[in-house]
Amino acid sequence: MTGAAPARRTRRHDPHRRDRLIDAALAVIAEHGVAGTTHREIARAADVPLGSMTYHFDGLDDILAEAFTRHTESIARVFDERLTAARTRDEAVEAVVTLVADDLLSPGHDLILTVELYVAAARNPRLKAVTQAWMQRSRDALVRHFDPTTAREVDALIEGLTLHSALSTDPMTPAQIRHAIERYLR
Amino acid sequence: MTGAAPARRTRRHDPHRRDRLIDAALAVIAEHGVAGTTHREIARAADVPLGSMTYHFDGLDDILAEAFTRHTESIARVFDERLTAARTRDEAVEAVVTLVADDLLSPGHDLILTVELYVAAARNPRLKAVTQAWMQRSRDALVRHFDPTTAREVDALIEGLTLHSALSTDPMTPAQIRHAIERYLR
DNA sequence: ATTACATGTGTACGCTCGTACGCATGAGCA
DNA sequence: TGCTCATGCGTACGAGCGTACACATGTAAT
Repeated sequence: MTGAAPARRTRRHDPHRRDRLIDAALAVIAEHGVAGTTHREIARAADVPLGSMTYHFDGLDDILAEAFTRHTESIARVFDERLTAARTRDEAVEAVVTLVADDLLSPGHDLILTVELYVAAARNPRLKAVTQAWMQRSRDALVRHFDPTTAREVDALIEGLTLHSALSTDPMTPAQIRHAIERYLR
Repeated sequence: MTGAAPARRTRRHDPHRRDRLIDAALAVIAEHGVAGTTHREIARAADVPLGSMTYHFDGLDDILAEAFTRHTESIARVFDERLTAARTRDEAVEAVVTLVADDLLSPGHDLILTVELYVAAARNPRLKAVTQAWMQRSRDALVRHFDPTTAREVDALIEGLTLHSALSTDPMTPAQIRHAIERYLR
């Protein structure tokens, strides 16, 4: 006896299960942190039996790597597109401001995921690679409009502004973000 | 039988044990992360029996809070002193540069502890209070020499610079740090 | 010297975890 | 139709965890 019969679903044939599991993993990380992310928690979030985790992934590290890869790539893509579209330096500055103030700090965007990635990457080589690929990509995008030194510095500034806002009870307003970036770039 | 007799120390009467445990906790956090920090790991690091943890602390949260409080206060103290000693704005800029380039980024300084604190604080109210007290204190120190907007912005910049350096395989040099800060403040 | 109590120590309990693995099942192909 | 195997499912196992708690011991007050 395993307890009350668990609502016998007959959910065979679930083609995008792997994808759904990766999304569920991101949701769990955002809610409970990497430390609170377990096979069981992800399975519960995706409404899938525990045994399914072993089948689709090689282990927890595997899931984390796939989840964070998806997360960073979706950010990097937007970053790339906006900066590629910019034609002048002023447009590039505007693109950066918009990205940070409107996208990274928008309520729907789970800023905490980024910090979680950083910490996890400190001790997980695979996640470190994910982090670095991402940093490289955003710096490459910046270098198209700014000299390498400026690109690196503004990259760090963006990091600090978002992190600061993510953790403060009194987050910076979009106007303050704009002021800080423009002060640096104009 | 518990296994090989564990080197019968007679270590009774250990007056600063609590202090040593807090230091050991910081060492364990730096090495294994908050997620890998357990009573047993700290006890091992301090060479103390497991039972001692229960006696000296109310739980793991209690230890973490005390450890991070010690960590942030030791940084804040230096920050305060240096900025209080500065008499002119130029001296204040110099103090900030030195703090970041020489202290925060020095090899002995465990930068990763800061990031660990941030992540842990996101889900632990007590640690959130520790983080905010620290941020407030460093901003107060900056406000003695810079206007509030500048103080807040440079605070974020420092955050980004140190974080960036902590995670990159190609960390910024002290000269690059100096360049970034001076560009912003002069 | 006796006592009281703060401190130190060892161990046990119940829990959750990652992972392995045997069995079930149904989709796609011959 | 019948076969086959990728996929799905349930459960079990051993390990490590936080915590509680009974007992030991040394200090300091009387």
